[in-house]
Amino acid sequence: MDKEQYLAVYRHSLAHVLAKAVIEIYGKDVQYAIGPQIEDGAYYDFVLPAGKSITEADFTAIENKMHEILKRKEDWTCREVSRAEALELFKNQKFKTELIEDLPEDEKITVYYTGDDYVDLCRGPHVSNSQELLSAAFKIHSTSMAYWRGDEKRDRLQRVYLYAFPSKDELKAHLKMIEEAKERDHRKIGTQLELFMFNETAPGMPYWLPRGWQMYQALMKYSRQIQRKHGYTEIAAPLINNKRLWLVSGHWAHYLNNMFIVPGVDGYTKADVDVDELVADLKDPDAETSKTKIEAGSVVYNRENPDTMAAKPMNCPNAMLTYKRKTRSYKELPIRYGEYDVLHRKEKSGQLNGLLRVQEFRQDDCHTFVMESQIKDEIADIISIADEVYKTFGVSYRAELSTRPDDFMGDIEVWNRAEADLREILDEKYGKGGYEVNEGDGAFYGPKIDLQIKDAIGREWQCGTIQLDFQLPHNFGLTYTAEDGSSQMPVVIHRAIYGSLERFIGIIIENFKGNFPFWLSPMQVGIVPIRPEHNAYAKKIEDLLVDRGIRVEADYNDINMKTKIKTFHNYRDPYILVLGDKEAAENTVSINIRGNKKLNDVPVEKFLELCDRMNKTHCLDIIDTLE
RNA sequence: GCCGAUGUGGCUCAAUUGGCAGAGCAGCUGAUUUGUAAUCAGCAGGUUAUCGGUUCGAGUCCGAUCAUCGGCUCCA
Repeated sequence: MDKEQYLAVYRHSLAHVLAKAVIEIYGKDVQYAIGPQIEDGAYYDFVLPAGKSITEADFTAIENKMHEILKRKEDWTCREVSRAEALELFKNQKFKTELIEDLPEDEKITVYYTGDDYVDLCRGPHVSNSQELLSAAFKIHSTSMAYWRGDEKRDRLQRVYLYAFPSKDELKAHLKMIEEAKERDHRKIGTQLELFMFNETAPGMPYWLPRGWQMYQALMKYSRQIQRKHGYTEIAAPLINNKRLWLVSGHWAHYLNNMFIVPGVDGYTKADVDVDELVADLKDPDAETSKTKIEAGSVVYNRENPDTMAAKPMNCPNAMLTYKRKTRSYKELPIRYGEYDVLHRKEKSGQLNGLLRVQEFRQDDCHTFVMESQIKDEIADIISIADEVYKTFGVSYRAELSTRPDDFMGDIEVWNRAEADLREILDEKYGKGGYEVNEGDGAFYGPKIDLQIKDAIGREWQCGTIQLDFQLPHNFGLTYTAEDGSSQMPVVIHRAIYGSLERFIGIIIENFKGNFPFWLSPMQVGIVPIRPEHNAYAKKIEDLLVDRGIRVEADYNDINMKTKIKTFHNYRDPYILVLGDKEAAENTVSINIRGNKKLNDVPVEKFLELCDRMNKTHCLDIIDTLE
């Protein structure tokens, strides 16, 4: 048995012990669902007796019970049973019963006994005696709610998570790793480096502070540079549109719950009125009613009013209008519109997570209008952009193709050809099998390729996405005149490389642990004059840097130079220049390079060249060579 | 939305069983004039997220709301 199998077996076995412990504590009425092993341990899903739930305060009791169970050194026995026997055995367990009923006719059914009072439906394998688990180290660390079979319409279960490792040392190492991960949490670093903040009047909508906004703009600048080279032009469009647009695009029907609505004015109340009367007038069955008095003359809003507007959750509809403004020729295609407008998507509460899940964000979004015959080349070009961009951040990525779902829209022949094109490109690029295929997982409007990037500590994030769209051109009646004079419908390609700027920045903050490459650093150079009499020389250097577009800050206060160095150091500025008599006399700078290296007496010109070069090459490090 | 938890100066955290809300850093003032990661002294800063309740008395107990965190689900 290799290490991985060994881990799987004993983690899975510990999940059984967890279930047994929970049943012993909370009684036989506990419904136990499933308990698989996971990356760092295991979990088990339960429905506890009415009114009971497991909280943090109960963790120790459950752990102790598990230890107690292990010390009984019970035998684990596997038994093959008939379907009827299995159903009898689990007749009071609704989830187990459902699992048994769903098993194929010819499937062998096995159950595992731990001692003679706990039995679980299970394929195994397991340990043969609890004794084998005695040296295992485990710790219950959290609970969560989970839906039975991941379906939000079905039973709600309480999931109990366990870290589990073969030895105390490995568990300890894992806990330490988790502590360290907290150190690179983008929310913590974001506060320390003063990159962004939130306010509870705008949940999930980041405020970009001066330092963070510098970095944000550096990312946009880089993105614009690349897109310019690949033939994109940039547009900007309204952030809110009348709901007529969203009716045409389909968002009003399919995306309304995620949209921020600006309801139209439906009139003014003529007399004092109670809210519930008013609601009855507006025929809105979902509205909450109360006896709040509305005074005569108050404005009445109603989202059914034709003047209703909605903040855009996506850029596409406006891009469609931009295309449609005049007749188009096949000679113009592909047309590539990039846009970085602010998007709003309303999320259900409990879904927000720092910068990684927000309600207001920008995408490096592009919509490309192509003829069907151009799809392949265009996608290949987009992938080459992704390659270039991700390489710049030192992250690797993985592609996933999602194909036609059952409820697809449009011509099946077009789908087939498009999917064949995508597979061909992916085969060429990553080799056959070098990417994942999620059959039937595409959007109803077209197949898509998602790009998952992998960060410094191995976590994967979906950032880039390339989606074909046969639906929106249809909804908006887009056409172009083909070579033969006929009117044809273009295909739209939606694509983003960063995905959302906000999420991407969250990821790179954690990836770089706040120590950004030079070109990306919020502030790139900090200047420390040793004494006030050096301020003039420092100012001269600062101006030179500003002229070159280097992001520079200087501290001219009459305070200890050590304090100034410390401040810039804490901001992780890549270069801190210390300037005194010597530098001023020789027209040089002394550089503290982040990471405690020092370069003294560098001629100013050389230093400026270094900064320019680092910016231009988007070098991952903060220094290359300085001859 | 759901399960569990959290919310105390700008930041990081204290505050015994309910009994005068404190400290460090940051900030301000003054002294010090310094060549590479914390000079010294003083001052100021809080309706303990919000609203309501229990109590002689609430940061602490109860309820509601909001926000945040760990997850589930969904997503970029």
